[in-house]
Amino acid sequence: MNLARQTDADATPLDEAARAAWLYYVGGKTQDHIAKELGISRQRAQRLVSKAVAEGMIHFRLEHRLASCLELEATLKRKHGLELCRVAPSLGEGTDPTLGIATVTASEMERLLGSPDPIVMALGTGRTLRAAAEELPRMHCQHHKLVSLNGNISPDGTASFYDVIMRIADKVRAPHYPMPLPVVAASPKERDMFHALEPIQRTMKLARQANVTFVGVGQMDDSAPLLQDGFLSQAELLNMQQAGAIGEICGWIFDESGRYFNFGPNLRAAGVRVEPKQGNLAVAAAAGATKVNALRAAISGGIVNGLITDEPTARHILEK
Amino acid sequence: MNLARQTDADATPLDEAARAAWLYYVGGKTQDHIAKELGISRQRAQRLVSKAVAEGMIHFRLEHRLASCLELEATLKRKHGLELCRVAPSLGEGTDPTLGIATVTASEMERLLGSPDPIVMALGTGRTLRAAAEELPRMHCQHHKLVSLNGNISPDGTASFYDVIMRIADKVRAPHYPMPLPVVAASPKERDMFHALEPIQRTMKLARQANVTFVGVGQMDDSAPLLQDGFLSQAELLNMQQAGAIGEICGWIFDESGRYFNFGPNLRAAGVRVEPKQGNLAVAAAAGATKVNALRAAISGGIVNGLITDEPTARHILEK
DNA sequence: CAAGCATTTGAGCATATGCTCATGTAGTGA
DNA sequence: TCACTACATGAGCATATGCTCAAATGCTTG
Repeated sequence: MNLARQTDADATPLDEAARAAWLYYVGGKTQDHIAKELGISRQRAQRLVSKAVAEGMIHFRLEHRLASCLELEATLKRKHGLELCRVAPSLGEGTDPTLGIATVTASEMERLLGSPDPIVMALGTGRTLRAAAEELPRMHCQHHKLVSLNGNISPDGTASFYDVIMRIADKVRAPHYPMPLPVVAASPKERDMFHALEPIQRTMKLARQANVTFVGVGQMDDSAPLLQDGFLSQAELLNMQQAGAIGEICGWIFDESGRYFNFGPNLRAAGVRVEPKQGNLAVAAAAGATKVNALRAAISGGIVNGLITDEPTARHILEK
Repeated sequence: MNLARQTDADATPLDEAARAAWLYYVGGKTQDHIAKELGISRQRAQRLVSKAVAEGMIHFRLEHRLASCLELEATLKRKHGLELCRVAPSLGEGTDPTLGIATVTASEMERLLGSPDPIVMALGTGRTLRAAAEELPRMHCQHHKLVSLNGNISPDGTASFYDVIMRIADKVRAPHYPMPLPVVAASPKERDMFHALEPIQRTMKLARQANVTFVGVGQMDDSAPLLQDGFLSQAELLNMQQAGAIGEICGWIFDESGRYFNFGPNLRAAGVRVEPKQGNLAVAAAAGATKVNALRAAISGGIVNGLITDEPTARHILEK
């Protein structure tokens, strides 16, 4: 009953954590039991299990769609003419909804990447997509292509933490085309200089041909991600708010009808502008009270024809 | 903070279980918390969570390969010339290893079914594969084909519980070709009558062309599955044991060198005989001390060129 | 309508889990 | 070699989980 000898062979501490988590979740054993079996203290067993969870080694997947979520999905699809809609069960009003929609977004990505026909998947940036990347399983998708819609270079030259495409490409082993660009350039002139570069032109062309596009959605209230990440000054934000700015996708700002502005920071937006396209799928993944208006605008303006959100947000979007 | 209103919309009790499990595993909340949020008693919350687990709604997946398992896999591949080898971490000597190898088998099937090129996957029957079917996620595999290697009709005419192909086809939405046959016919003559039927001939032909084959392995000791399921009499079993029978795949009995017998019950075996084939993959999924000899024989005889097992079994197979 | 059966419920309790803190230990630099 | 830092360990305790049992509820059948 004692596996201590075998455990010795485990080189890394992560291995130990993985083994403990395996015994706990797959084997359904108590941590006490595991501790005895591995010849360690109970405390250590518990630390290993929670470490495995914290490191994201263990993934939970719910194989059951809730009736109430299905209903919201159907209503949203019908009322807004969406091609795709997924509603994650609420995690409770007090909890960050990112985790829930990340899980669901990952499962949709997995489904689409499972396609036998080669697809081009375009990806935005942001917290939500980044979290979804963590939830993706390992896959072998050599026949698909991943392409970035925008860069993730901050005004100070550092790369933002919320890089998505590299993480996803790493997980699913697909050829990938990142975009070495700022989200919003310093000036229209700088933007044009970037766009004049041949490799960037090629990547942008590929991104515009994407069959499937996943993007996050930024709100334009005082907590706007564009402000927080330093792409917009306080003054510019105020200006755009007064001009009726509601939301932003890949740095491109739009109003409550989902129409892009043709002035202000949009003249410097460096990434690909997500546009309504026939036959293709453009999915917005976002949740939270602050995002409701931006999501509603993006949907009604046809910037996206797919939506992944959570229950409370879905309800908010539906109630006028 | 109270979602009770929303919960009312949940029609089925399974929905409630799913929601509780979602909050517990994905949301990481305590059952106390969940109970308050859903407006139910803590007991009920705990019952719902364990129900969701029992119903197999929630799946655990470990995204980390243990060094010691990788090592066993490498050694087995090298020493026995295997194309594919996966070793699941042990669940402890006292525990049924089926769950562990089922999880790993499912993930290998998922990987293979994720292929963009159409494949034909042939499937045996048995407890292990049946358990693997439960662990498979939902997929859309219209471009692949699933085909059964043998039937699952008992001598008394009832279908055995361990039907695999229908379950898997249901999960992955692939065209499937079951085999309406007994595992072992009552007589060679009956077997030939079955085989004369045109639709059965077609299915068997397809099964023989399979790119990938997954089978369980039966031992031929006194606990032989063929005996337990009533396909073999006690006397026949004894006969075959004395003739040197070690194991069985799809009802076809072989000796310790992995050579099929050409007498006895094999003259009545109704399913497709798994054979060494160039370029194709035939994977045996089995674990446990009783299966070691059968596995070793099947591998060394080249009946299979792939193996999915657990750590203790892998060690046993390797030690001479 | 009522008795009988089966299933569901929550209270109470035993067990399992996770957190904190005091102590230990290994690695680092003077 | 000796402090010093940083991280690892296990004891003890607070909390969370899961099991048992008796009461309640609903459903079937005479």
